[in-house]
Amino acid sequence: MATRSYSISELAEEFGVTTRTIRFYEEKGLIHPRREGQKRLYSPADRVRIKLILRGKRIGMSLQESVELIDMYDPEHNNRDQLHSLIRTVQEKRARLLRQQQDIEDMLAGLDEVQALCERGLEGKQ
Amino acid sequence: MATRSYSISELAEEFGVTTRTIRFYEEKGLIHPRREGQKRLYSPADRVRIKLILRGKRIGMSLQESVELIDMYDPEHNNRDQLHSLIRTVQEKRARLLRQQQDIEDMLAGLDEVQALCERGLEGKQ
DNA sequence: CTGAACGTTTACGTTAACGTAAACTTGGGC
DNA sequence: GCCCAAGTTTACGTTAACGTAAACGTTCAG
Repeated sequence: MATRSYSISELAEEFGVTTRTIRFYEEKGLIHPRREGQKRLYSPADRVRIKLILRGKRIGMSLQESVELIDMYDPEHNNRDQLHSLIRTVQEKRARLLRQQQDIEDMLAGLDEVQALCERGLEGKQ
Repeated sequence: MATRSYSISELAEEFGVTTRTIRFYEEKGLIHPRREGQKRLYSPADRVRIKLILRGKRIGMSLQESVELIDMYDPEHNNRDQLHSLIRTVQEKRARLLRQQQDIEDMLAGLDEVQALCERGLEGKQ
């Protein structure tokens, strides 16, 4: 199974970003595509990394934050202290996500309210 | 019931931001506190507005976006066209929030996974 | 009356996350 | 052989959201 690879414009189109954006991420050390000649070639792993970075962006994370979270997956954590510290980091991230979840629920409730008001307004005017 | 009012530093402390931030929001037209002499006095309504702006920030909204959402509540929408357009806006906002909700759930699942791996790692080392 | 705490305006500085433009190379189609 | 599409590097520009500093006013306790 020949592991597929992607060109930069291919990924840019898939994710709805510009090639500049993808090169910028590399410039910042977030991804490391290999080269064929001087052209960049992206592995499926690279692709997933970009996808996760963009997911982070959607909920307001900085690029650094996203990468920090992504890198929690790979086992660079050997000893006990590192594992404990990683667990603490997990707790913190989780706490923030839970708060965001609450914020979103509140906003959705607000939107329901607004929509109800709109529909009442329309009824009255017909 | 004498409607309470707040000083700028009072609100800054409550929300964990600087006074500069609050003045900046005014500069951008997001809030309009009244004055007593030349000092700013914030009403409970002003306070809520700030609170909602900061809530928006937490989930990655821009200041303009937050204000747009907040202003959907006040009934500046008179005629049928405006009400319809407002409903469409509500749908869009909702769609985005639902997507963010999904993103957060995925991340939380990821964190669970990482934590499980950590705990396994610790067991093995004890 | 004096100084510390709190407020004000004005203005320039900073960081993240790209946008934009110029100038160049490279592989394939006719 | 030539052109075009897609890629490259280099470098300066831009926007949002404040930070930071200077210079000044006001009030109140000692």
